[in-house]
Amino acid sequence: MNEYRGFFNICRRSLQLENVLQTGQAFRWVLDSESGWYTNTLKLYPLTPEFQIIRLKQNDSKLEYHLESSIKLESREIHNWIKQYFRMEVDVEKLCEEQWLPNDSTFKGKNLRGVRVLQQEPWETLISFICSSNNNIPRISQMCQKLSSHYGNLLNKHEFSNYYSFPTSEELCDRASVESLRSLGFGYRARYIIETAKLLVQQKKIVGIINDTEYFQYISNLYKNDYLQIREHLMGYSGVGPKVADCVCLMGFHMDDIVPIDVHIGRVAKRDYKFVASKKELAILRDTYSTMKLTKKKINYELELIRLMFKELWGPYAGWAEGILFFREISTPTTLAPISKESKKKRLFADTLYDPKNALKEPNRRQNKYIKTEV
DNA sequence: ACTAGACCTGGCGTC
DNA sequence: CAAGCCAGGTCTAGG
Repeated sequence: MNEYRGFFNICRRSLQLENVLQTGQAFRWVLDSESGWYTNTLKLYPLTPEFQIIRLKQNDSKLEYHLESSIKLESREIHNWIKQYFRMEVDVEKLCEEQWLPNDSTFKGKNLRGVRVLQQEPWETLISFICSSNNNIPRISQMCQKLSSHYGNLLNKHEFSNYYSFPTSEELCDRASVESLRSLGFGYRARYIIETAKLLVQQKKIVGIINDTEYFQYISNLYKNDYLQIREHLMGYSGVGPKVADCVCLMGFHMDDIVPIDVHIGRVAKRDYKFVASKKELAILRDTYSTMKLTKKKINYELELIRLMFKELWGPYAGWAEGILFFREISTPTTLAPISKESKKKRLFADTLYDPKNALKEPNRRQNKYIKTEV
């Protein structure tokens, strides 16, 4: 095992780990509340095709990292990889000030809470968000952990926990089945996952690519990074509709201007932005998508117009703006996968620490919102 | 083309 | 105490 350590000078205004790692972007980060370290296994592509064990911890001025690697790597390359994972080149505060605030007063005086959009591996992102449908974050996290621990490869054993890679499409095809996934509690998503893995294996074979990450890179190049065509391709997988496809585009293909539209942001559009779909715009959209088989079949034109409105309003980093609004909209204490009662308690405390409003929130707020929307 | 329901599961507030 | 609702959706069958 090779070990690497390093750090970034970064403050919590720019990056707040709990608000990035635990809020429904990535699902396999595990916090050890005793030490404050987050641990995960990640594929440091293109440095290596193998998964490595990564740990992160931050204080008010620094982000520390620790990498446990099966192979020798360059410290500088690891450093840059992490920098890229967090998209540290993006200045969110400046974006807010210069791009969002002038057009959208809801960002006035807003605490950005160190929310960022991660750049993630497309295959794992795809499967993770297939799991997300009609589901909650704790269970999605649990499912992603199960995929790793049951179908991934053991990377290393530690005192209390083992670390596994996230399974490749081949590994899922070989080791998993609809029945085994169902018995692990995946519900109806079991079929989606198996069908998606099978299709991907097939597709890779056709173009002679073995690595999942490389295949999606190939797709991105093939379509010259064209969003509509890549989304169309993604919606060819079972269990992938517009929302999941957009999440993969935003986080897996780092298309920063893509705003995934879910129930929350749809509600925000109507309630706070007085969104109404016009017949004319709907007609134009139908015409635009008339030649795209899957898009035509799976898209909801009203939600698509909402997506376009936000893209127009927020510009090239619209997806980031959405991430911040989304965080605020749901900001209920979130939990990560598994862990002990005690660590859960501490995490809840940590969440409320940075948003005092949470403590004041009345239980039926969500219902009231729905009612408001109807008026 | 478009709209209801169904769909696995586990946790939670309400009756 | 148990039936019911909800959770970052998608799929399918019908009018």
